Amino acid sequence: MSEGNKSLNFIEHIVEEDLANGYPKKQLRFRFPPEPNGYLHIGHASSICLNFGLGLRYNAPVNLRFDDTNPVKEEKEYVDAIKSDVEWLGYEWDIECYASDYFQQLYDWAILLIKQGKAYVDSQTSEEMAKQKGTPTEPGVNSPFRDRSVEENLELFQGMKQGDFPEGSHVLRAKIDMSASNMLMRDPLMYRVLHKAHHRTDTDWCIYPMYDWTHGESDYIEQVSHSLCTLEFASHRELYDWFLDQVVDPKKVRPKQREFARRNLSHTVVSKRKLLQLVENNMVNGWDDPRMPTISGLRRRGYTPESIRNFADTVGIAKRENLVDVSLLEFHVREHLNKIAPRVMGVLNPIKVVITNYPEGNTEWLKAENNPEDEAAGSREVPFSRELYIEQEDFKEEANRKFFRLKLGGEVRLKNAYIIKAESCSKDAQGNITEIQCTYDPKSKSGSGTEESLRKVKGTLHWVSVPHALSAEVRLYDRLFTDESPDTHKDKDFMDFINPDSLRIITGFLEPGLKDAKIGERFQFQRLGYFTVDPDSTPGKLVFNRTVPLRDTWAKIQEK
RNA sequence: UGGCCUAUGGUGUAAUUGGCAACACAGCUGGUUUUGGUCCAGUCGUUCUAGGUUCGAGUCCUAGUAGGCCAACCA
Repeated sequence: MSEGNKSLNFIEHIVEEDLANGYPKKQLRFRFPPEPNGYLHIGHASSICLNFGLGLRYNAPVNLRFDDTNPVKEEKEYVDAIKSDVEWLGYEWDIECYASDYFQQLYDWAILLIKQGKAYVDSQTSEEMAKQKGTPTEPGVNSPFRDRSVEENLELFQGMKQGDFPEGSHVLRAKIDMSASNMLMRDPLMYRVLHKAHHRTDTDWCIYPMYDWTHGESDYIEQVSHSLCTLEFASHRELYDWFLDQVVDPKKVRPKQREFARRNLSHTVVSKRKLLQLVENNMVNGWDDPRMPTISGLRRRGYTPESIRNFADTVGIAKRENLVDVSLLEFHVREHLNKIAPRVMGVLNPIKVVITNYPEGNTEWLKAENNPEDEAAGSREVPFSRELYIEQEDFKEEANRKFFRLKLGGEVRLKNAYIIKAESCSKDAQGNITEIQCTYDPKSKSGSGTEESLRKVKGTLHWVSVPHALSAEVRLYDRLFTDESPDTHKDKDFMDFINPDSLRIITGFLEPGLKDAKIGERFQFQRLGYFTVDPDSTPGKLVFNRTVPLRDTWAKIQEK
């Protein structure tokens, strides 16, 4: 992880300031608090990197806490997925915690508040309470149940807990101030009745605590020093502090909530609710579809944990609205894969080349470097024969000097092999080119050291021997949305911007050595991009996902 | 109509806390290259507006403008 003398973000400045003011470094503790109601996405990765990065920087523990107070939406499946995502990103949490572990303590504290006259049972409908709540510009009015006796409150609250009342009949509210300018302080709900089984406490509880009552107290129970959350919780801070005030022991650590802006990524949505919508409407094939900005989707797409961490690190953290361009994410995955991915040859859009002066039936095994960025990666052998596939885009009958590829009468180097010259081509009835006839220079073999082999020819093409080619399914992914910020249009739904061509499935022809490729292995298909073996692969049929194409300056030249 | 938050190149973040506005990405030029990749060199371009304090303001003050958040028995 990159630390050292890098400049600090504003959260680190806050910690540094606390330390400078005498805050004991030993008391530093952070937490990552996901709700297990969906899969983690790239935005969570930023939060994970922030919290665990702080833990690493200050050698402080970081808890993984599941904020599981709503059994209606939460499931164990999500808990397991979240744990494996955090681990995959390369982080180790100190304690695995659950807000549900604190239900009894929270309940006991609630009794205390009732006894102190700071909480009461309200027996109105949610509509009635909403009406009394007022608006941001008008104060609310007190509930008619606000002044129930402590005894009555205690009895009702116990009844709620035991399941004596139906859902919606009663709630427990904190007695604060119905005219507060902060709407959250207008007697916020602490508990609601819910006759639902919880993934951990089963049917033990018929009441469940609300977020505001739970979160700060959980931080306090765990003795978290700095509780970091996103900007929309800024106005919750006042309530966070009020709830803490009711229970805090001055001898213990008092957690401090601070807020940062969530990261938005261009050409996608970063919201569990919207991602769930994509899954449920079958716009993608599940949470780990490689087009999804989820951690599991990026993993399946071929991203490395390092690349995601580096991305989070360079993007940084601040308090203003933002829209990070995906090209930055793509830069980081290319940067890492360039160093570690073995190079191979694969043709995705084939056209046949026949080398007319090459002996029929002959096969030569040619040496090919595995990674020019890493000498230790060694080399392998690839078969060469009379009939080859090259990319259709790499041949034109006629072209100008800017086209460094194969054209009639022109020469080109076949990577790791020979220099060939295009002599003629055949076409079908529609005029489509079906085959290119070439001749090769037998003395130009790569690495042979001959004068001919050292000749400079402008273009180098990748290729695959037709009789040896391994065919595989190749999934080409593009951005999921055509708009850079699909969910910020007032008049349009984000679903209107779905890219209809976000997935193209083709058959590719690969060098035969790839037949033993394992799921999750990553390769650079030379001149094309980075690809990884998808879990859908079977022993007889490989499936490759394109992680990201190589930078393509030729495409830019062509645009002009 | 109220409260809170934010404003620095196209994008994202810095600025020793009042002292020459920098880093990365993207863009553009060139060089190297058996990947039009990588790598190398260069280049473009920034403090929302108006006042004020100060020898000096991105930073402090005032006013304005723009954007975001806040009225779920969600988190």
